[in-house]
Amino acid sequence: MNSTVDTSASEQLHAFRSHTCGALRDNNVGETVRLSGWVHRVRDHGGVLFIDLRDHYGVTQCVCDPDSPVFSEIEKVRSEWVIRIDGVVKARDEESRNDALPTGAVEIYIRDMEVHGAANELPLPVFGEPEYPEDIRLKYRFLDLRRETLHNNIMKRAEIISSMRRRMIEEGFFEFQTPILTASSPEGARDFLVPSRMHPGQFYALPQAPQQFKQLIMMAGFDRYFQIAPCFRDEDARADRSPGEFYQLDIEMSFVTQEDVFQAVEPVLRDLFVEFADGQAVTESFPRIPYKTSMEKYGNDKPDLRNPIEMENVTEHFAGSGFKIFAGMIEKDEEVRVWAIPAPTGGSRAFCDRMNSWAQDQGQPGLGYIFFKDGAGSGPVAKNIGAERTQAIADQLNLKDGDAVFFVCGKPKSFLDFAGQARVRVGDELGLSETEGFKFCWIVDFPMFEWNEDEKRVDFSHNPFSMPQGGLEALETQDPLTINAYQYDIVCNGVELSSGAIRNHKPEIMEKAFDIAGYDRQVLEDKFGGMLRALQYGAPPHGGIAPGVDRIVMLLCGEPNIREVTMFPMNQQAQDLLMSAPSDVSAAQLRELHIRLNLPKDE
RNA sequence: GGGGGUGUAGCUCAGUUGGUUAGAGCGCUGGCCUGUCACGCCAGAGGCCGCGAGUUCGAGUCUCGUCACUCCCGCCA
Repeated sequence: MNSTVDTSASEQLHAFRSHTCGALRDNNVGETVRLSGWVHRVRDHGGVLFIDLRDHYGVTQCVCDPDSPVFSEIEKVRSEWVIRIDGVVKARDEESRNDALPTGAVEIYIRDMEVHGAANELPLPVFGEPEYPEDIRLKYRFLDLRRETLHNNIMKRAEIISSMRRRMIEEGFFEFQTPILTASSPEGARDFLVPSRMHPGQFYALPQAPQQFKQLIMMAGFDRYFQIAPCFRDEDARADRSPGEFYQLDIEMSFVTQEDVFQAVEPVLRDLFVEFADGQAVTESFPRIPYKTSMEKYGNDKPDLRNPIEMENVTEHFAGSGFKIFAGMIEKDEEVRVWAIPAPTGGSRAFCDRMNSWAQDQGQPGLGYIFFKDGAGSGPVAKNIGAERTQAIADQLNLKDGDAVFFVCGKPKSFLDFAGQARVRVGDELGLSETEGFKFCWIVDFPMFEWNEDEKRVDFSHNPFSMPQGGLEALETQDPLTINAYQYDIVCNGVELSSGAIRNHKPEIMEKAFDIAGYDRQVLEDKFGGMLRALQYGAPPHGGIAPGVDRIVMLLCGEPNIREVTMFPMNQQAQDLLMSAPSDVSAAQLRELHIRLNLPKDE
């Protein structure tokens, strides 16, 4: 395989490469070089043959003609073989330059070659990256990862994480590791369990997040903690949620108010996005939107602010009006509201009817509307409520000829979801929503408790460790359902990026809060004994947040699916098709753990 | 656990009201080709039409069941 030609220069070269496949330029012309890489593409013209050789750094065109001592060997080379070539760098003439390639000014005349690793026929082509079924991509992930788009996504992910880490350290944060094997926690998601060999019948759990550890780190007298933390939850997947595991930029600080957390985190995220947004606009100063306001204006607690539409309460214009359906509902129940979804530029019957039939497809009775033309409101709703009320609605929402407005009526809780979807649809259909850029906001003042309708009791609405606004006094004197927590989210383009809180650091507040949620002292001690103990020996006021790394990378890569920004993801059934996980284990392994399988019987 | 979508060559897809021998492009194999960079030209291989039952003279096509993948709901403090 090795030829003896041209050895004087070749012998001084590194065993595998003198340059990477992305390195050579005009100024290397005349040099004898050695490259190793994957055969990206072969173009065989019989007499002359081109090989695009690829590595992590780029692609270089290599040429072989019949004068080359290794011509007959090069002819046998196929896609994705790993080979080494030696040759002389030559300038390409004007017509044959390839400006699309950084190395496109030169090419290498192959004088010697060696096969490092041949490849079987590919189950998944790399070149051209045609669409391929996901199970094949996952089974041959090492090939999939060679493809340019995915390779670039993973590199961008690495750069984003590296930038995050640098920014956190520059802000005076310290990176601490927390355990992977820990205790099962009673709240929240299902735990992944790991049997203990030394303690038969007992189990570790993988952390759903380092939540309790990061608080304990603050109680232990450290400050300004962060970690790119792996988190494990045994819950079903979504497109934007991998099954099993994901990463958070986990942050916690001592002696801070909510405002201090915002001041620390906002510039990190904003500047990170500016760095990787390729010139797209990023919110300079994140607006703060109370949870309640967000629900009323946008129908959810993670609004996409690229959509300019804000809903409004227009109940008064329908109460006692001639539009009997709404008027009757309002009269019967004081909780009933009518919300308006303004649709600037949507003022045509065709559009309004389209929205109405979409609503019916969604299982709604319909979607009432008024559209404005010739200085007046049109449509059945306008007819029924009369010109005066129609004008009042137009005035409130600042609507003019050519615009429309849609109405939903009922108890807000029951139509929130639908109203939010309608808002999104109106914005998209009318082209009112921006499609570029990153619009951030803080959602603040989440309720501390919520009513659990199934079990007819008060429950924690978010995080049992959060500090209620008003402290112990609020817990003792207020209706629990009116108490807000120092609990906040960061939302970007409709994606919930992170969730955080000022924590409760007083044991008596913790006891009272759990009491309200119906847990007695014994439960508290059993489940959160370590935390409760730590609170009793001098706990500092503290708080933090945990932005989701995978979702940040998805946004910055413009990918709708988390598997496109994860090196070795599992499929939606939580299987790793490359490594074959989960898998059976041997009887000996089970015996050692004192575990006997009791599998479900089917068929 | 539930709902929607998809399933035809290795891949992407076409396949008429049910009707003869199921097609195309890409990929693969072989041949030709001295300037390509999505190279080109010729030929070839490659099909349990996801699987199973049913209706029918006849099923890729219709019905039922089932499996796989995917998206969503539940779930994710």
